[in-house]
Amino acid sequence: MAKSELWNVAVPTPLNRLFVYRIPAELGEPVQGGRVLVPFGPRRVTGYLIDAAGDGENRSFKIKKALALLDEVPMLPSELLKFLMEAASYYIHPVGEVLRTALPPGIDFKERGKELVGPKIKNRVYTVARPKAGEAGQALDQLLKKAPKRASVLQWIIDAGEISLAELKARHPGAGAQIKRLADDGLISVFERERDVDPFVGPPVERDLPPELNPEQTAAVHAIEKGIEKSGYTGFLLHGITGSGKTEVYLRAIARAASLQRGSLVLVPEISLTPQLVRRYRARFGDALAVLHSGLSDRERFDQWRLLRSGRVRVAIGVRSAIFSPVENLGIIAVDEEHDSSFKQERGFRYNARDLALLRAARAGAVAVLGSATPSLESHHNAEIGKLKKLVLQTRATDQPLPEVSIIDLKRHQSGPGGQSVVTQPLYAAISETLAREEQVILFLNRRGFAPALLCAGCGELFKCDSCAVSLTLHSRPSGLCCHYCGARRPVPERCAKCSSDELKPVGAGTQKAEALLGSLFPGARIARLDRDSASGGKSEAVLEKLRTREIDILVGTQMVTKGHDFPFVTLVGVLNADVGLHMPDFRASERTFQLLTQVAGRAGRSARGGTAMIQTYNADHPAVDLARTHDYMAFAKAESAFREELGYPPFGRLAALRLSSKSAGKVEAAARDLFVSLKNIRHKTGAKDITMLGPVPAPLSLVQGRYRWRILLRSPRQDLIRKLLEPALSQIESPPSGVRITIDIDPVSML
DNA sequence: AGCACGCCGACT
DNA sequence: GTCGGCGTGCTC
Repeated sequence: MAKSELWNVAVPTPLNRLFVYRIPAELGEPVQGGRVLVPFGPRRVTGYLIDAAGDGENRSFKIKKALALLDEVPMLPSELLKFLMEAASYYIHPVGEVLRTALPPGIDFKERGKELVGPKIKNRVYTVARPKAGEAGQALDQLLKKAPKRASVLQWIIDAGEISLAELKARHPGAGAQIKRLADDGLISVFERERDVDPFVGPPVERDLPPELNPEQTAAVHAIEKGIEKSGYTGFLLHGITGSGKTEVYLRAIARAASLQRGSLVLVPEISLTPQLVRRYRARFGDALAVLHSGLSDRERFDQWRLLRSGRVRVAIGVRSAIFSPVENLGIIAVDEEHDSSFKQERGFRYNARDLALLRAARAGAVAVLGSATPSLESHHNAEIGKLKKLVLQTRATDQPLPEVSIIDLKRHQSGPGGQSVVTQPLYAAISETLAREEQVILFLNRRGFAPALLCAGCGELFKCDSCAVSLTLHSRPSGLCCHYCGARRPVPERCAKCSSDELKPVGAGTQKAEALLGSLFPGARIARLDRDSASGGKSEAVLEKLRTREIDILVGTQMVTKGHDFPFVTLVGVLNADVGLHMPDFRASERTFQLLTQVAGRAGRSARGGTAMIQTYNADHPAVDLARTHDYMAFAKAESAFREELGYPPFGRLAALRLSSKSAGKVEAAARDLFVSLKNIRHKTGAKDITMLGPVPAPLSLVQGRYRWRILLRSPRQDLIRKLLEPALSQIESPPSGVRITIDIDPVSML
């Protein structure tokens, strides 16, 4: 019997199952991982061919015919397809949506109204002419006498070896007829060719010579290279303090992989993917590098994707979605700053690219390297139990010492110069001295806007978002009240809606207030601010460049100032309020605070003369603050692990969040009650001791963007148990209680 | 998620 | 009289 005509197709829909279609022979040969246009309910969608479905079974539905096969060469090579299907299962997310997120946007058919619109982006093709080996040369002499014009066209084609028709016609006006004749006579061949991406992105970068490695780097590189050579999975945790030369370790390992004809992926946080970093990779790998960042247009993204898919380029550097790059025969996947939260995708298909890096490396038989100065507690734990091999870089590649960090206790320094409470006297003095030495200052305050809240002094009413139930942040320039959850904006009210008092008081301080205040405290200084509001549209690069070229004396900003490259003249870093993130309703709050404080303090440590950091805090004794002061990561990891265990938050294993959402609070509560009763029953039945229910945290019910949400968090090191617990929820996802939407996230970062 | 079908309020 | 509000149900 002929090959099965029935195929399982993944369709981009929240339904977590495959759909069976008939692929009529006249459509061509279906390939696994290829796209297929199928009728789906009342519309037509692009699906993905998974595998052949068994013939002849009794089915309760009628099988529809596919409309067209869209790929001869599968979009997803088999390793990538298998990895994505496993990722879908790991994150309990519909395969079709996972596959769609893994592919570059703009290549699918879209149905608009009744009309089917082709892909926005296609392979660029052009037509070329090429001389036929023997015939062309022989015919040329005769043609010269007989048909000089045709001969000269042929001469051009022979000289060029291959030339596009467009160019030929430009040189020989009206050459069309001659080309046709030459082709008819069999002297040349005319065919379509895929246009290569111009790989020369930006000015050419001069190749560098690999610098010498220090002994620690050498040991790390050797270990990773051995892992690549033995071909099979090894996971490494590269724990290297800031400035210890982790990037050079990746570069060497990638070069080794390339020498073995194996591909490489480097994932970096959004904010680290700067032109300087790309330049560093280009200096080593030239044009054999694809770059995938969020600033690319769909066209550019597709071009980079295709360079990788075709195998012409085997090394990719990019942000989280680069984990889906179609690189075959992977040798190494490196994740730099692995603790960074930008590796988490929190919309649609929720994933953590760092975790997927481990999964993909394991399945592809590649090496994974997670690098960080402050590894996530998960990775630290994995290193402790031997799942990751630990490589340590304790010495700085350059001889600069780590900055000295001092703590300023806000309990004892309630108000500073001018009576304000943002910059204390000791920090003020340090800034003055630094400016007097003509050096630079970075000030970190992890809170955008002018003031985090606006309060009515008449009745105590707090201005809150209508649809999110959180306090509105006061912004200046442009002024307004702004919800930092849903982004809603409204003008600053003149008076309180409740008591009509016009005495409205901004509470607390954000970066805008700090910036204004610094202007009055240091009138001679050049002050700039860097946060999400000031850095819209890629302006952050320009600001950081100004800092580098010393056109800025004081830079104040949110966590955007904690990253970026070296600023040799920044000798003072001040943390205006270390407690901002400490009391967030998130069990990772302390970990994040430690990471941010360590990072920002490290900003002061790249100068030849060493730098200092000052941390203003009410929580001087908190481990996240105290241990950041001594740069003692290991002590922090130990303290934090113990603390979480004490709280009943087992720090490791999978975290699952069940979200119920509806416009009606009553409906969510009712659905939650049903679900949680059965969850508890299942927990009881499984008798599992290693499952914890963490939530709901902080409140069972929260209002976000006009919808009520209920969240419950489960944690277990065992995937099977989590799955079992979630079973009733899974079955309800496809037929939820009316008006309620149920979703499952695995390991979310935000616990709102 | 989309999209259609279906059943009640304020409109040219 | 209908346009359209969003509740409900379905997708091989």
